[in-house]
Amino acid sequence: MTERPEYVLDDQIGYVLRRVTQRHLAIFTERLPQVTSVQWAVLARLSELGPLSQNHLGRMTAMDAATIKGVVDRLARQGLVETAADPNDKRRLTVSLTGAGAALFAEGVATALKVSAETLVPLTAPERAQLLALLLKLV
Amino acid sequence: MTERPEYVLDDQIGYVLRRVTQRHLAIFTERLPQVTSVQWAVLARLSELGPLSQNHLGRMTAMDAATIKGVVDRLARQGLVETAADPNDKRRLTVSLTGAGAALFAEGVATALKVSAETLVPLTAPERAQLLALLLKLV
DNA sequence: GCAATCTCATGTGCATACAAACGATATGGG
DNA sequence: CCCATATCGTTTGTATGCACATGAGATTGC
Repeated sequence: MTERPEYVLDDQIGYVLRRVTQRHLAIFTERLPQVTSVQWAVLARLSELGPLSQNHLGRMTAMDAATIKGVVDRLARQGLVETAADPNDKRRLTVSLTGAGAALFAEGVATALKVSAETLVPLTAPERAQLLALLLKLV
Repeated sequence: MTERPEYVLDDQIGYVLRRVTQRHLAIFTERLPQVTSVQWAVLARLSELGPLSQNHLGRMTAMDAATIKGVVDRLARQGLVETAADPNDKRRLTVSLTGAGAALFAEGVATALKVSAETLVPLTAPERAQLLALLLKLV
């Protein structure tokens, strides 16, 4: 007498993650329309760590080699990053922030923090901390 | 004396959501390679609600009109759903599960539930419930 | 010192995602 | 009845995101 398993889509973690991400990205796009959230992550990492090889930058921002290439290309087209050959390793392409990229990041930090806050606004402060802690266990 | 705001990318909700989603999708793809997680959501909704117009189906699965069209096209190409003109409203395209689609959903439900469980495996049972509850407040 | 192996960047193909514009069709108000 | 408005499906353009393949270059083991 096996019960047929009930599948409630709205309670599946994957579906919920997708919808929460959609809401977050809508907030991000409205508040920081100059760059995408992925591009912003790249600017943040370069600002934090300085110049990195393209693949390393991808690993530090959770993107595979194909994805980070496109993101860097689009950031370079906007003049926010620049690339240079690595003299020590001819395979490597070093990516660094331009002045414009550094300036955009500096100006945008407060707004980006507001984006995170606005995403979490339905939660109380302890709930926000708890959510972050739980999500970080799932990475 | 304004403190420069500290921006820790790894603690931003958007970045964490993206990484958790990546891990979840990797698990999904490994366990249910026949369809994508988005396609699975469509099968689940059609199984739950029966035939729906394409745009309505999109709204019920959190996809805009352009996105749901592509998903339905690819599911139809695999013979998992079929489309038919609505006699009452010539604008509408009714999407329904085929026998193969219904069968795939029925066979896959247990696996899909395992995907959700495996995604949440680093958490205890109360933590899982709490995470879901918190995320649902953010939709 | 050199061959097997690895890494890096690149390219292609496929699958979401969303904005914007479009033509066809419904519908409601006057 | 007719017009303004809304909805539906479609297309195009841009941006992730991953799998897979490839060629150039680095590294390691023996």
